[in-house]
Amino acid sequence: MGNVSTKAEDIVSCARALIIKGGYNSFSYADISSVVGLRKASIHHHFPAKSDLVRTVVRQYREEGEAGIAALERNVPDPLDQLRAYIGYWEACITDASHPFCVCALLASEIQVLPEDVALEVRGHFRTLSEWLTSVLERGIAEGRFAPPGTARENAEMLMATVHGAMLSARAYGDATIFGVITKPLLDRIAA
Amino acid sequence: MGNVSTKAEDIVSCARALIIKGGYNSFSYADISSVVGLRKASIHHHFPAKSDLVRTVVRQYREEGEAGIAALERNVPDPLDQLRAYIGYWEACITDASHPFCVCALLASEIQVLPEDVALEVRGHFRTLSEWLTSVLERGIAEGRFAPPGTARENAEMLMATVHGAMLSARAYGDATIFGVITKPLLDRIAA
DNA sequence: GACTATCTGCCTACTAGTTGGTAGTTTTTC
DNA sequence: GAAAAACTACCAACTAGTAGGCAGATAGTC
Repeated sequence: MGNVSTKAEDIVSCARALIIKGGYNSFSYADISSVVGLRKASIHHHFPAKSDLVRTVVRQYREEGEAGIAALERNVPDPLDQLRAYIGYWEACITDASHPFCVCALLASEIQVLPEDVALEVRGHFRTLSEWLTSVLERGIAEGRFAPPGTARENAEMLMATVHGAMLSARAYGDATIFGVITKPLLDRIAA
Repeated sequence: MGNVSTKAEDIVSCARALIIKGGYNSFSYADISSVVGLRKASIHHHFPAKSDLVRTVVRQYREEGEAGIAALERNVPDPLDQLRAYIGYWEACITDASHPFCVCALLASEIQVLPEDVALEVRGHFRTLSEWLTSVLERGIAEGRFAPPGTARENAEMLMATVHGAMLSARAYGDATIFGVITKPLLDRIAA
């Protein structure tokens, strides 16, 4: 009870780590079984099909992300600081290698071979994130903090894409610092 | 002879299409077998291990890319036009869905679970592309055509990352037009 | 020209191991 | 004692990969 994690939670967090490592088709129930110390069949008891498990991973990931955004909205008044916090969050994750890729960004690259329910959740994440970034930019523009070329939405899409591309470059080069190199100038461009 | 493709070529181009669709672990020799009309064992005759096949796909992809760059260097004198051609190439590929993702960008997302020789080729592609973009930016700056904030290298890495991120967004949304929305303002930022 | 040898490309048939998933049973927990 | 959670023991399908054979083309040599 309380802070001791249940086996179902262990399965989900293990699956999340494995997805981040290599995507949907790179792991099996056997891999999870050997990590969490349960038989394959017991994992099927909690998540009958692989798509159930991955959908749960993505849904939980989205909930955590939306909770993080809500916390930012509560605690960080300045829109520029909100964007700094968003980028800084990922920079920290990549630097300490704790969580070095966005679950949904990885799954999006495989979206054509994903079960449909998983693909829908992944698409939903892109929409949610882009809508939040758009709203931050809109507010920043209204407050005179931002003066980017183009619309809020265009800048939000570009910001999100660049962050995803920077994750990819960090992974391809095997060099976390490239993430900061790429994302550092992003906000200068937007700020008034 | 000449333009009639060999079975080995068929295998490679089929594998390339399957990799673009969903990455290294999303396809099998059986999938290729059913497309090219050869038995699995015959595919193993041409490419003993899966890593041999994928390494060949990536190597060929890199050669084509470098040939394309060489052609640009020969035929397109203006560096801004060269960048326009690079981005326009991908916009066309994504719009007509012929080749809607960079082979190496997709494999890079899976790099942690890739055979090492394949991973090395993928990393090599990122280096080659970023070096070319850097050289284009350097020349544009020297010629007074570009006046970006930051160094040529920083801008090259950001350009590459944003193009990759734009591919990912197009795929996630299932909407090719987003690629253009994201990449259109990129060059305005760089141009003098 | 015939005879051999090698090579290429493909085949059938197989292997050992893995995949996601199921049936039925026992243990644990409230 | 019921329900939840775990287990053993399967399964069929699929995975990458191997062994060995065979037809046809090519090349060397007598």
